Amino acid sequence: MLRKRAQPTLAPRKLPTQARARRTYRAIVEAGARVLERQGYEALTTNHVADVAGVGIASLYEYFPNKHALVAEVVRHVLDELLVDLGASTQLITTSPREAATRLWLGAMYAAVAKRRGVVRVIAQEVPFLWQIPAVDNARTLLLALARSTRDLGVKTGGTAPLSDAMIYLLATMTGSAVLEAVLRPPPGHSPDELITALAELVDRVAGRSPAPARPRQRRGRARAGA
Amino acid sequence: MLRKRAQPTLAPRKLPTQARARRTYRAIVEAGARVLERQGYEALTTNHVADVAGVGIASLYEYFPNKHALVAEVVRHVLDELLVDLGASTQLITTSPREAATRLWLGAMYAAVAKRRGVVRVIAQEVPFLWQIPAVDNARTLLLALARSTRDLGVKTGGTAPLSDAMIYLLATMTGSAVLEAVLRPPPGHSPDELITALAELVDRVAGRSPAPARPRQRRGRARAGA
DNA sequence: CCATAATCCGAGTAAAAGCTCGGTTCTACT
DNA sequence: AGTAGAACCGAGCTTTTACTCGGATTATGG
Repeated sequence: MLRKRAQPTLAPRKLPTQARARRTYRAIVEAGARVLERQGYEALTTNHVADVAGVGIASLYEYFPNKHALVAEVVRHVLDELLVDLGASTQLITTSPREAATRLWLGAMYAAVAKRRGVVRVIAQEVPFLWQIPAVDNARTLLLALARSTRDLGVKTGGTAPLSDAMIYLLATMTGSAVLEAVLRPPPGHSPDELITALAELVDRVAGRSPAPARPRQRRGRARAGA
Repeated sequence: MLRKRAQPTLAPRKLPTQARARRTYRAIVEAGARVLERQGYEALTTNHVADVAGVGIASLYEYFPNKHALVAEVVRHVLDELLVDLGASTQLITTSPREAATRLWLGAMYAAVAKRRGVVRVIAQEVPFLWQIPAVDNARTLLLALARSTRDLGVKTGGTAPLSDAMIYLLATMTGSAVLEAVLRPPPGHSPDELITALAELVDRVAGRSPAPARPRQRRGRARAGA
């Protein structure tokens, strides 16, 4: 009782070097993800994960000093794959016409999250110490930086009005949570596609890139200069 | 292990009728909130809560059939108080000038959440079965309905362009999460006040109520007619 | 004031969870 | 082939946790 707030170390105990060991390591992390996805965080016990991975419990503790470290690694792994998907999309998007960029980007985010619905849901909603996992913070920072750079790029090349930093911050975090929301708790009566499209329009409107509200015709209203 | 996904009942076992019993009940719920706030969800054990409440463990089980029901009740209680605060603000806001309404409302949300920072953080981030608690869903529905009614009111009386339902949904959930974010993980370099102001501007921009972007001078731009 | 019901209680139980111990098996390298 | 060390293993220990039992204490209302 009275368990301290400070978590024990979240870093792996040691990294596998031999091929067999690497397979074991992967098996454990993937088993962790599967357990999260299929039974939720409360069912994620170290014994159970080792069982699902098909390795002995002691092998698990060979690599992870404690349960938290294991979970942190699972989260890192999932997030990593997700960001890789997103990275691939940036390529595609930077080479597409300006008016479509927002919509494409948000669509890519949606797709990346939706592809992993199950794990992502449990991770986002049930992992108690999620925000103490470095990988989570890294991902946030990365996405925010991306938003800023997009803004700056837009200002340089397109003549759109520069958004304040606070506004960029809001847009970045809000779109993130909106996409998550759309995937995890899709509102009845709205298709995902409709939501993402509306979200893109919302973003463009804030950025001053769209014409009068509620008028789906004619893209590319003139950008107005700021201060 | 292999714990089932279905949660045991979340409803209280019975409600107290005598005065002494009501005091006990309250003490338990409040102790639950305090433990959540000060030690986090993982430290919330039934024995510990009973201890903090100053009642016997068996008394706790007199009213709550299991731990989950207790947590659900704590969440309901906190949410209730929060919504009461918000309800009080609606009064104040509907009687204030149009241009200030958005800002005032968001400020009220921020204040209500910030006042309970500690518990809210743990509830939002650590309670594993948060979304299975009816009170949580009720609160969501309520806020969404409020957003819709505000929209409709605005359309009738103000001549602002009607926002699509999808857009309203997005605005409601996004502002909610943005406020939460601002309270729980305030970004370095931005004051809460700055963030809320920016958020209000963002909302007004989406609703088509604001002047040119990035021009902090001159309040009170004329509302432009939509389609 | 007495009987009945409501409320309170804490030691104790059974189950489960995290993690270690002591040792066997496999791999790499000379 | 032989050896050092890396990897693997599962029975079992220790601790903790949710929850019950049987009975004591307090309120109600006739």
